[in-house]
Amino acid sequence: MSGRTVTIAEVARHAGVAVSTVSYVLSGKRTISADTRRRVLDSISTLGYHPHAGARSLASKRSNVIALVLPLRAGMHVPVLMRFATAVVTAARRFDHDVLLLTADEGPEGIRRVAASALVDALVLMDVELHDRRVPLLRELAEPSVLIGFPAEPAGLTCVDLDFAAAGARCVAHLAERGHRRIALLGAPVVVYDRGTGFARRTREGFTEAVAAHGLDGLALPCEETFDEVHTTISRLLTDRPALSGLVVHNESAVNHVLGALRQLGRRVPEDVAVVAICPDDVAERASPPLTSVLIPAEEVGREAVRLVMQKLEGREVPDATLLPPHLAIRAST
Amino acid sequence: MSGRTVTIAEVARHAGVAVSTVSYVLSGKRTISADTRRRVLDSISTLGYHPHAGARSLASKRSNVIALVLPLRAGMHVPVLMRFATAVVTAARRFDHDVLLLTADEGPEGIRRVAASALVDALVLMDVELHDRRVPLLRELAEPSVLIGFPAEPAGLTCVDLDFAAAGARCVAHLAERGHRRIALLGAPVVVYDRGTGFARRTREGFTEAVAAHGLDGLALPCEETFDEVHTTISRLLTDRPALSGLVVHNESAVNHVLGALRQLGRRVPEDVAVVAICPDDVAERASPPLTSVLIPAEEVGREAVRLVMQKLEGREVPDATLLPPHLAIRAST
DNA sequence: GCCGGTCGTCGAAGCGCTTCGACAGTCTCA
DNA sequence: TGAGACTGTCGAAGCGCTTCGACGACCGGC
Repeated sequence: MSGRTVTIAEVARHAGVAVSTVSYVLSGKRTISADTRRRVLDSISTLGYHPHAGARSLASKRSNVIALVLPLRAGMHVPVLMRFATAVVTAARRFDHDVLLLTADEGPEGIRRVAASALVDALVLMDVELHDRRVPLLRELAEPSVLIGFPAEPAGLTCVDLDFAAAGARCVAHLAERGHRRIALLGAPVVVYDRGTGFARRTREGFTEAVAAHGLDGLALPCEETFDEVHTTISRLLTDRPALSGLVVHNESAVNHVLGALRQLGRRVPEDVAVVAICPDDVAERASPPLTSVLIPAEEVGREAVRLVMQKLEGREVPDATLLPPHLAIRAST
Repeated sequence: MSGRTVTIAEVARHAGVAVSTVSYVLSGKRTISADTRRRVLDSISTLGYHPHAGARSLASKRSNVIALVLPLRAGMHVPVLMRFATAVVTAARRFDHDVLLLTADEGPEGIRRVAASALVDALVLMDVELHDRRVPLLRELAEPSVLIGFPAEPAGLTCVDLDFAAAGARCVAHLAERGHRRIALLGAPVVVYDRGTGFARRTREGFTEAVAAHGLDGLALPCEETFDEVHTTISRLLTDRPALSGLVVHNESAVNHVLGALRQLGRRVPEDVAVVAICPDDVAERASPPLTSVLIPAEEVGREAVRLVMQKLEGREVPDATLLPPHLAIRAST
């Protein structure tokens, strides 16, 4: 079972066939008789053979590893990122690939390094900014890549994301259906907008357009993440616009603070103020009261990103943009 | 710059030396004259050479990749996990290694696969349980490994972690110094204790022993993570023991709910109830009021785990257990 | 009964790198 | 001044795998 590492030659000898036959059994690239295949597979499992990844990558020019590039920046909600990451790993395994984790601190050079050294076959990038330093590099790389999120110039790239504009609009429509006329959006911290992170802006645009389309009175504000700042923002908001009755919150870290602040200000949810959040389901469900929300379909996005990158690896054409439609889950807060 | 992949042979030709000379320049395993070294390095950078990872791993029996095994389980605080993960990646890069991300859903078999296929040289495992299914496997593996956390039987393994018992004790000592006599620990959700996760139990033990040592009246309770459950727990606690004046919270997700609940129950922090948390610094700083806390030194733990695993790779002896001492940061909540 | 095709298998040529032994050329010291 | 020890470099032998071309064996069709 254990001990020295088993090679394909030992498997071949044990099964009484040629090395190449074992290889073809494993890859399925040539027809092998059922009998031979069985003998080979038996030998593989009795010897506990695992192909040497390096040798395989050298000979086949495929490492069966994809890179997951995950910058960790201020204001990003880490659990959501993590769910993307695990979804990518799980999906990649389904295609018989492993995942190499790259962070930002090496800079774009790290991406070039793993690509040029054939450590990875393809790349999935998360948390893409509008003017992302990594994007120009991707264009000159031979390895296929997929972005989770949209940069300012997505032409020629493959991008996947939740349709945040539609999500923002969906929240507005829901509040409008419930009869709310004056509403507000509490978004990401200022720094996130300033950085030009796409999803924050797109939600705001969707919100603003939908507000106009429904003839509502709507205001979009950034929102910091400490309780005190949230409290200040909300109490000012309620003072300035006493008739405000609906809130869209697109900031996972602030969601609970928003509810706490409303509680402290004596506003009941949903009787006085209805709240819709754009956040992961577990955050929405754990809140008090549970929040009506559009979830960020992290698993779905991660899976889709991997599916696309695998298609590109096979040389197939894929759409430039994939926008996943938002789903609204109605709970107690509206 | 770009285009077809550059090989060591092309570098050698360009620099007018033998392939092996280039290799020795890169590895430093034989002395090379300053002049030759410079010529070779020049050629490398003008040609944009990056060694082929697969070829290197095949020839040298080292992939320069370590696995980070990161099960994602209920009740774990994801941002903390993520900080471990990025610390591991950063530290690994410093040793010229990359990090392969493994999740739990493949089970222990995934560990065996990446080890047996020589995809990775070594393993770092996070979020270790007392009776972890992965541990027996590690013992039979040829590849060195380091655990972040402690299983029930750590003999023969290398483990690193914050000294949670000391952290629990430190919090108790701090409250005792401030004159509090009746205190309580709000810990992890029940499921985490049931699973036998080491750090939760060790904190509780440290708390309990310190309570006895200081002659205090102390109670340790598990703590769920929804606002309503936290509220229930706390209001019952305050009803049962009206003289309670100090709280240790070891549950990142519940920290803000605890403060919210105290606020709602009309207890001021720190005047009526002092609160010490064991949680990341950013959570403590963002709370209202900012919390006196023992932080989880994720970066330090991750870095130490990598350092240890690299030492083991070099065949050096390392200590079985590394416990990092807790540091208490005093803020407004006590 | 022979020819062209398929099927199943084999042997060998690399893939790009590391490392070992060899070997000129230099230096050191008796 | 020559033996011995270094230094700096080279050539070649693999590392374990994939893949290409080759080649019997067998098939059906005429």
